Amino acid sequence: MIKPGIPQGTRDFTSAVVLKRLYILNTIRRHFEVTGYEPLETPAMELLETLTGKYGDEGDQLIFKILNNGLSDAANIEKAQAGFQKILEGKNSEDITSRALRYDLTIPFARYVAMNRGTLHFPFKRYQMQPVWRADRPQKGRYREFTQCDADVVGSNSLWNEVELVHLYRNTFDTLGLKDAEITLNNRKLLAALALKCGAASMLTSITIAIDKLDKIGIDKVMESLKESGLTSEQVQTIHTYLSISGSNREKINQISNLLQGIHEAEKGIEELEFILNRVPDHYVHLDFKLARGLDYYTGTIYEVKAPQTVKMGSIGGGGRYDNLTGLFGVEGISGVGISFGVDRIYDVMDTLNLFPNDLNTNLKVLFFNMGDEESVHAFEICTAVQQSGIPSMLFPDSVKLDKQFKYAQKRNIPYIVIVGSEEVIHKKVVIKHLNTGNQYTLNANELISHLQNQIK
RNA sequence: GUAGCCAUAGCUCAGCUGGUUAGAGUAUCAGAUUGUGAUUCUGAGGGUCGUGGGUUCGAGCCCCAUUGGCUACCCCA
Repeated sequence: MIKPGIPQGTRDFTSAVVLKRLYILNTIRRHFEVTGYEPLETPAMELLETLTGKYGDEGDQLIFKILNNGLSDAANIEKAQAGFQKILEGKNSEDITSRALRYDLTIPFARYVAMNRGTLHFPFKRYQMQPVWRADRPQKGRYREFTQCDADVVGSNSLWNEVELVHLYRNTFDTLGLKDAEITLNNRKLLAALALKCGAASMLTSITIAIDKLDKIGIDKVMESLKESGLTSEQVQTIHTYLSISGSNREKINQISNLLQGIHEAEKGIEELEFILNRVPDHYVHLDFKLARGLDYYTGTIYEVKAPQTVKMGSIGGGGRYDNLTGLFGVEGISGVGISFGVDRIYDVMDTLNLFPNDLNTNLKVLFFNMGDEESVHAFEICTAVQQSGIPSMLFPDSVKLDKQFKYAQKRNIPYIVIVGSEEVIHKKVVIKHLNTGNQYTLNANELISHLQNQIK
């Protein structure tokens, strides 16, 4: 016998949890579809080479790799040993792993677009809701298997796409009751311009990493670490000014324009942000020039959604524009922009804030008691008719004490039980009992469905 | 990858400075109750105390290792 268990960071979902998850998923799907996105699904695993190098060094470490089959075949042993040696040196080896679980939905989508560019109609708007896997250390709000819901548009440079995605985010979170979820906006071009202004375009990564830590370690330490990385005090001062930008969205735009004026890259970024700001209600988004986001491939607008501050959860969604993702797969010139919803974190946030509707927990509406083999023939027949009318119902499969059947109904939160016993069979009646109120009624068998329909609605 | 806390019945947890046969609540099963639940009463089953070593006359308790869970860092949804 083995001890039953599941891999670290994965979970079983009970029926009550699944129902709540479906509520989230269905809400998101509805908003995706009404906004013109069409569904796509891609395999759980991709070729390893499709994924590596797309998420930064940290990201590469977190990709779940799949061991090749047939490694022990005598014919492959030499290759396998050589391959394993490479693995020990920290490199990948096709001879050991050539496939991996998907890390997000964006790269598989880019791969799909590159593969099928001839058959797609651009702008191509797709949505995708599937699990992804990361070999991260599990902790609060962090799982090794979790579900993302992505909406992306490729083949269009228009900033109207960005505008639409802001509305999509806002509308979806509002529907879910997360009105306090904060949509934050920035543009990678501003970060690039800042690096340029500091005369250190090559420092872009270390600058963004440093300013990303502002909230955690404070301004002084950020300044310190920047000096250590070799920037002059004048350059550090520029970054200080950049980080000190505050006020309304409008005021922030003015300040950044002053700071970075004359730099083409910055003017472009500001123009893009203004395009969006002019077309969405002001309270929909917060500008935050500190927002960097880890994924390497973003080039323009970047989005991040923060959970309401009362819940310590951090980011529940993110996205951005990537100008040349398909270029990695040999297809140049297709720009895309997309956003992602983190279903599992949204679930955790909604659960702690008690935002799920109450009527999600019950699926089954009617339990037909099993009163014996003869009686069950009739009960099953009526039960089938009830099912066909669309009301979830079932016959208790075993002929056991009523006590037990009642307890089963109670455990599963079934609101109605129906008794078809010998008496009822003779008179073509049924007894229905409303467990919530304790009331019970004797009906003609053919009245049952309309009675239930009136009750349930 | 680094650090801290935790691990006892299906579940939630007690278990004293190390000391007989490890407890409770709840859940499960059976009975009081062969056509009417949630209450009550009675009884039963269920634990190699995460795993492996060590210290000790004696370990659930102390030490080491290991696995898993949670939390934080890194990073992220």
